[in-house]
Amino acid sequence: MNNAQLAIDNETGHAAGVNDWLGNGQSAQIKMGNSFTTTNERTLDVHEHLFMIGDKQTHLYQILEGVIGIYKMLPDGRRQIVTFYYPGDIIGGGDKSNWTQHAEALCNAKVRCIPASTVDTLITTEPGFGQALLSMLATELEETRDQLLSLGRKSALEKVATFLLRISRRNKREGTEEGLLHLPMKRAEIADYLGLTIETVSRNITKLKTTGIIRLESKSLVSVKDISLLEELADGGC
Amino acid sequence: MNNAQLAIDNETGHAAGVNDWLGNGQSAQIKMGNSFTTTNERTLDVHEHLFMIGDKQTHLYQILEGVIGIYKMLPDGRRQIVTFYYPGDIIGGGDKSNWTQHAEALCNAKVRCIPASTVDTLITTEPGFGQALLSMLATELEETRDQLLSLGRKSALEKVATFLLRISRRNKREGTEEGLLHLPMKRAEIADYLGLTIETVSRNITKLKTTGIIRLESKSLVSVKDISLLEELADGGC
DNA sequence: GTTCTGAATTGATACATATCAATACACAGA
DNA sequence: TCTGTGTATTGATATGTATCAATTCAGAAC
Repeated sequence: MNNAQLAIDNETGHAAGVNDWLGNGQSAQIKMGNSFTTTNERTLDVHEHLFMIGDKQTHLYQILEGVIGIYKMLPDGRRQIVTFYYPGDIIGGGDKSNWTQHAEALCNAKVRCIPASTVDTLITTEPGFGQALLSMLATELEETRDQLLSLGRKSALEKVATFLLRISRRNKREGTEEGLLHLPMKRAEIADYLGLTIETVSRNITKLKTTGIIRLESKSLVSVKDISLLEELADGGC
Repeated sequence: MNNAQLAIDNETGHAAGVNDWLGNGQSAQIKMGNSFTTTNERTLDVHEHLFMIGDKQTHLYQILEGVIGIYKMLPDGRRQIVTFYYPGDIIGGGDKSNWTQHAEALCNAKVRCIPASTVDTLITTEPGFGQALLSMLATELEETRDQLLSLGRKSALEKVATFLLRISRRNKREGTEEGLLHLPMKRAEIADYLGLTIETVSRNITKLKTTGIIRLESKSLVSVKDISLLEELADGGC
């Protein structure tokens, strides 16, 4: 998760996240007080856009399957992917009325669409929901700042190591194998996320491979052989 | 501002920002319902730290004077400044319990300290305050994502142009001269913000100068001679 | 005024990553 | 199985920025 689970619910002691109100996608209904709102799902093919920059922000989206890439572009075509959203993550939640970047499915994906009006209602009627949103945004800001450190100050090898480590840590949080990393995106998308070229990403993956830190089970499946060496590289060689 | 002024107050039609509740620093009192909370000011010398990474987040800070730089570091000393906070800006507002970066005064500065407990109270008692915080964080996230685009995909010259343009636009918003830019920070700090070295920053400022786009009134005072050329450069040469 | 000191600028060179180009690979369709 | 096509890898070279080094500049202290 991206992640909305930091606001502590004082009564139960469990972490109250945005998903506690929005559900996990099993049900198409969201309970608000004693009324319900119905949500609908949307399926996206690879490369299909969920929204484009400037589009009206009519909904929040909860990722159910697949990965969505959020990106900005320069007029000459240079692209910077600012986030990858994974299942469980929520896109949106700020109060901007229009999207300020593009959102594209990097593989086949499914999202649940939650009307912005529902969110507005939840904020006023459900105590704690606004807090959970705040928490989610704070986490997202924090992760974006980490990415600034990568882009501004790390070498290509360190960037790639950091990227892999981030996936590993997500796996750990989600309870899946932290040493087996599935890369649902292409090298070009990793490059646009790390501020590198395809070739440099490829060369540095190869370097990690020949060093014995990782093994390439396939082009999109990496197994980590030495996680502490990977961490050392990611955190700046010291 | 950084900026908390996007939530629209439906009754007055004016932009409701966090500062509407926290005041502008003239008064040391914050009204909450019919009770008051007293805040205190803190003065910082150049290079003095407001907080360090890991410190307990006991307060929010409202910048009254000067500029505060927020930064992350790698163990070997490489530094990335993630934001500059200016007068009117609020530092904090997420719900993290500890600071995840360092905050240092880049020149003599003054801040107002607002206890975290006061913020918690305001969220529950003052309708709209939570929304304003949400709005502030969303704006901050958006600006950080713009910076990702700069760091990941722009050339040194474009980065410097973007940096200057950002100051110009802040001036415009604040109602001061958009063509006259005061740089309260040193070249080293600009470099650590843009992911460059001091020398590269200096060379590119010189380049903008010899091109006639800017004029250096002094080392820390820039006047913009051709703002549309500066914009063209900043947005990626097209 | 002179001297001192940190900061900024400028120059020469090194180096990391981009660019251009050529395979190699893997999977889909015939 | 073969062929076609998009993707990844690898190689050779170019280039932008970092690094190392030397002035220059501006303000503070005397």
